[in-house]
Amino acid sequence: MDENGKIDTRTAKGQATRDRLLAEALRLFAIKGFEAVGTRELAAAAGTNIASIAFHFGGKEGLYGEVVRHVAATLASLYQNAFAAAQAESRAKGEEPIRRAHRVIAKLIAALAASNRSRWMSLLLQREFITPTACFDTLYEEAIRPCLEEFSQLVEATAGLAAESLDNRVLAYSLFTMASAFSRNGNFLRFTGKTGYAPQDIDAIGRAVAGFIDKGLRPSA
Amino acid sequence: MDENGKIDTRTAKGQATRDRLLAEALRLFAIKGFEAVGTRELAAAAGTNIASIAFHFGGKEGLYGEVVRHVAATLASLYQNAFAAAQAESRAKGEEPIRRAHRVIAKLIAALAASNRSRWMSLLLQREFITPTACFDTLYEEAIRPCLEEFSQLVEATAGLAAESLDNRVLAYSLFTMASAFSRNGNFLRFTGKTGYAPQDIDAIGRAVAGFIDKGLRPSA
DNA sequence: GGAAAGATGTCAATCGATTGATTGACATCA
DNA sequence: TGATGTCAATCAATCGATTGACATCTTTCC
Repeated sequence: MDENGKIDTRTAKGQATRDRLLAEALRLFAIKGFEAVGTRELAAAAGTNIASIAFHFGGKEGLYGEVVRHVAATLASLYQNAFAAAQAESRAKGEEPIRRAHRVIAKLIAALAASNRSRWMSLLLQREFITPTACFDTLYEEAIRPCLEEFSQLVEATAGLAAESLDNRVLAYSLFTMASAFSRNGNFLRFTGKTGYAPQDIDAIGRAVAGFIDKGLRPSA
Repeated sequence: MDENGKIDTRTAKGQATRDRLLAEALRLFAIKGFEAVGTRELAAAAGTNIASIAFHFGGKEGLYGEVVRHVAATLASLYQNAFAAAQAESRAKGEEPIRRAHRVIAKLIAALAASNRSRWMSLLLQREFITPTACFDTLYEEAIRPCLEEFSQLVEATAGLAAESLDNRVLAYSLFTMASAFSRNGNFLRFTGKTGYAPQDIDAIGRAVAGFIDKGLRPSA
């Protein structure tokens, strides 16, 4: 689509190559990290030539930047949807706020483990947490911070801790961490001895974590 | 020290170079990752020549292997000490098992945030979680699994969930995740707006998380 | 006691391989 | 005919590894 909003059919093939590059770059960058992925590997995975990377994205860094922008936007809406849906369901059923936390955590865990794409996005995010690149600010301000602030509000509403307090932030950050932990590949599976997640496993994990925090967030008597 | 237990004073200088390489390699590999660190950078940081890496460790991979072995051994004893100390203190005071979980978490968070070295080790471990190398098995079997199993026992003793059950493993894994989350640099600090951890912050984080899981692990009425 | 021989460790220089980026020819379609 | 993409070929730069000279220290031997 050009600057006038018209679709240029000439670019259909180019757009397809661009999309394949983005999809494969997300997968490879998430699994191996920015430095460990070569341009030749990216091009081969996308079924094109290395020159395409420079043509469509200006180079390897430009491609990574586009991937991060896509991840930030997708995760931001994924988080937002989870909180909004939980709020709507909880309000419709007249539940107390603590049930909303229950719902949010279960939704996030399920959403992040649902598809390979979302798992890769979560993995890329974890990677940026550990090795921030120039793109980290985008990811943090656009996706992570809003999610943390939502958790912070949730902790305030349930545990009665002021949103700006350290105690509140510790719990909010812990919830975010727990929601992300199970989407990472391999490690929890190895601990359980399983070889993969079945749909009922995802449900069970969501319920277990939700039950855990449901009790953990209740204000002390 | 040779095979007879005698200290060879000739190797004192060589040993010092070896130690500096190991220390700097831990720091750099933890911060930037295996692929992103060059042999020239490693040698310069340790104040020696790149040939030293091949001489002492057989190459970059050999050096990384030694670093991982050191991290595995150190973290294993760090974990073990935390559980043992918590058990001893808890038994001496005649506390219920759930207080032991309280103590373990607080000790682990404090220990992992105590020094740069322990933070780097924790960071390297997180990195291996995301991008397992050939050394991951060492790290997992020697340090991570024993710690997870301890948590599993703790969850069984407190929440009454069988150690092999999925619910138990989910909670045990969550506890491990939470204990590690705050030792990672930068991200939680950014969320709180702080610029660094003060000793009282570490205490406060440990107490907050411990209080959270203290309630979360109690069996439902 | 002291020089030769051997082991240990460091160094600058260099190796082939691989990296990301670039080029100019060529294909496709408006 | 010009714009959009793709391709094989090639670029300089950097990678990890290696080499052989050299310094240092220990052991051996007379």
